[in-house]
Amino acid sequence: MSITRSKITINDIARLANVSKKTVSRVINDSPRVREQTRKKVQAIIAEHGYKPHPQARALALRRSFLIAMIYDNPSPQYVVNMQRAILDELEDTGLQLVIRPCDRQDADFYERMQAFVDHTNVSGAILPPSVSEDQKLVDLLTASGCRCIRIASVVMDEPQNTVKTDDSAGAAQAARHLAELGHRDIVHIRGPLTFRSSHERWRGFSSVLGEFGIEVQEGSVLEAGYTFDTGLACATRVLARKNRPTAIFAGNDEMAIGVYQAAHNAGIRIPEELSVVGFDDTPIASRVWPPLTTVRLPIRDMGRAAARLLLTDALESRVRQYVSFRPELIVRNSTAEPA
Amino acid sequence: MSITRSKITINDIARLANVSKKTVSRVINDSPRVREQTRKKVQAIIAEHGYKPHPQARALALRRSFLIAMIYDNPSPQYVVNMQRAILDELEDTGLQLVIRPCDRQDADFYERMQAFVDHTNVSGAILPPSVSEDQKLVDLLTASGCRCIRIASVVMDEPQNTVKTDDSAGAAQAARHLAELGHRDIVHIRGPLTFRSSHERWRGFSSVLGEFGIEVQEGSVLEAGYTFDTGLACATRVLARKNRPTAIFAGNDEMAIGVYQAAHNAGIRIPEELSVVGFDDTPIASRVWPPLTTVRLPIRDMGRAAARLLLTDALESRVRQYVSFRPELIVRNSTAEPA
DNA sequence: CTGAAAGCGCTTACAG
DNA sequence: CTGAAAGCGCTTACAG
Repeated sequence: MSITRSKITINDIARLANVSKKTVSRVINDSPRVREQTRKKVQAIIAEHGYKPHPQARALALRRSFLIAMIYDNPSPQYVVNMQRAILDELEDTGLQLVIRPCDRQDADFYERMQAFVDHTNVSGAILPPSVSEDQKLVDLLTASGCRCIRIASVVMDEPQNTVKTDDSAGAAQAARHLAELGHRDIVHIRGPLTFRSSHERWRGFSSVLGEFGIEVQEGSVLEAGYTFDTGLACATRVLARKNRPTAIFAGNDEMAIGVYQAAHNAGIRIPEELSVVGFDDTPIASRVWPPLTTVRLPIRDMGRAAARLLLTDALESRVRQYVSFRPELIVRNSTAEPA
Repeated sequence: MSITRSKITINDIARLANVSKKTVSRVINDSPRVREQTRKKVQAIIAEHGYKPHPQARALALRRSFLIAMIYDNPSPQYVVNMQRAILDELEDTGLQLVIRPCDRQDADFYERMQAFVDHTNVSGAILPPSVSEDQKLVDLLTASGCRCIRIASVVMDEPQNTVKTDDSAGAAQAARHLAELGHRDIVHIRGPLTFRSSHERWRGFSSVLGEFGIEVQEGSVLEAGYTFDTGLACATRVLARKNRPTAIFAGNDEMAIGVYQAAHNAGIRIPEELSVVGFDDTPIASRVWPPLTTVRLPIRDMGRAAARLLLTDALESRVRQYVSFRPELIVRNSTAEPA
């Protein structure tokens, strides 16, 4: 049982239609310079034989791969899947395909791997969520290989046509205001890794509002974790074991917030009666745990779609003068209450 | 600022090395028919100029795209991400890239879209988890386009070299035995959609063990849901409102089990004291909710790696005579206990 | 509006 | 061990 895949080519169509292959090419590419009658005839033959242009041959001749990449090191699966879906939604019917490339910036040969990736794929564009979006050397490397980069980030590091901005600081500020207005004064923040800009932005917005309320941040009230469940759990376990434990914890993302839940359960501390918890991201788990988690919503799907849309608009022709920006929104659920 | 990407080609290397392009090609492809001295010289020039063969040109000449696809309609994000990572781990350093294609079998133009996908990508292989793996028409369509399909499924529908099998029935049987041995007699099963074979397999394994214990399944004790949180929540809400509510619920997957948790919380029913819950999959959320969920573990990553490995071994040369099969394992946590 | 020639960057027979 | 020719399936100038 051998694979006889005698794929039909542009030459076959040309012969059958009694035209040159160039004319077939014009029909395929919707060139206006074809007589209507000729076009009809060619289209009929194409349809009859189910002819499809060979993608790699087109790519070679056009010097475009029709491939775009999503390169990411975001540790949250939900974030990743949502963004993938959003990008693919926007790419639908464009003929562009999505190649994914998870990575780890800690790898010794990180840049070599990324270089090998562009070399092997020839992707013409890439969408980079945090924290890879903040890696200037990576973006330079990709750009030098002819890959247009769209960065999704909480800080501006590029021109408007290559940037989707999120105002993480403002989101964290809302979380702080919410807790402060409930009456909390003893608040701990479990932040993400220092290698993520969002970790700084969130802390910045949070602490500035606490300042407005005259709340001074205690020594040891800001802990660095890894944006993961396990690190959130570990930090919260330590914090909740203190004799003067806080009345509220603001976690840098939902994954860590769920780790806080676990630690609270382990210590027999009730949420929100004895401990208020706020997360960040509004991933699905936020509304699935009990009590449902108060969190800051980042519109991941909208951000992904916006990024893909930027990629679809030619960088040179682009009229984009203003930054596409997304402002997070506080979603109040049942994990926060007045302190006991 | 124009993009001057004067990429160096095989011709440049040939000229610089004073050899024919064919010789360069031989060096690139590790052909033994090159004098050691020549090879060294060519390799030096290649390294010096950072030359990388153009992927689409190679693909065209070799009639291979070096692209493989993961096509899926699995609604669980965690399953999807785990499988993607597993496949990519196995593909590392092979030069193959992963193109992802989520889909929905309910779409009116499902097959047209899938056909367009292969036509546009020319993927040489695809990995299909459930339920797309059970779609014979899809597999036929892909195969006809020269795409080798590896199916991950709970029922055998293809030859060993194209199949990764999971024994869902045995997994569900363990769950049933666990509940029965704890003393439960009034058990409800919330199953997945009828369009998923796993839904049937899990029910089959579960009910057969209940039979062994002489437990007869009540009318209305098997509910069909959609493998999602929301449908699990809806079903459980109805079940828990009955005047003779069950003492245990076996959900067809973790997502639905978490929906059961939510329904129990809403109704003020304590887990496991008043209700035992068992899931299926052991996705991360299973160990993150409270109480940690008793569930059946499917080794998703191992399955993904096995599927990728099958794809890497040539179908014709393959010595695979036996089915690669994974047996699930019951993970007992804290969501199950003796009935009150 | 249409076509013959040359080219995209690589590889596969075929020679030698 | 090495190379000149032809080919993979498409498109871009250039003519007419």
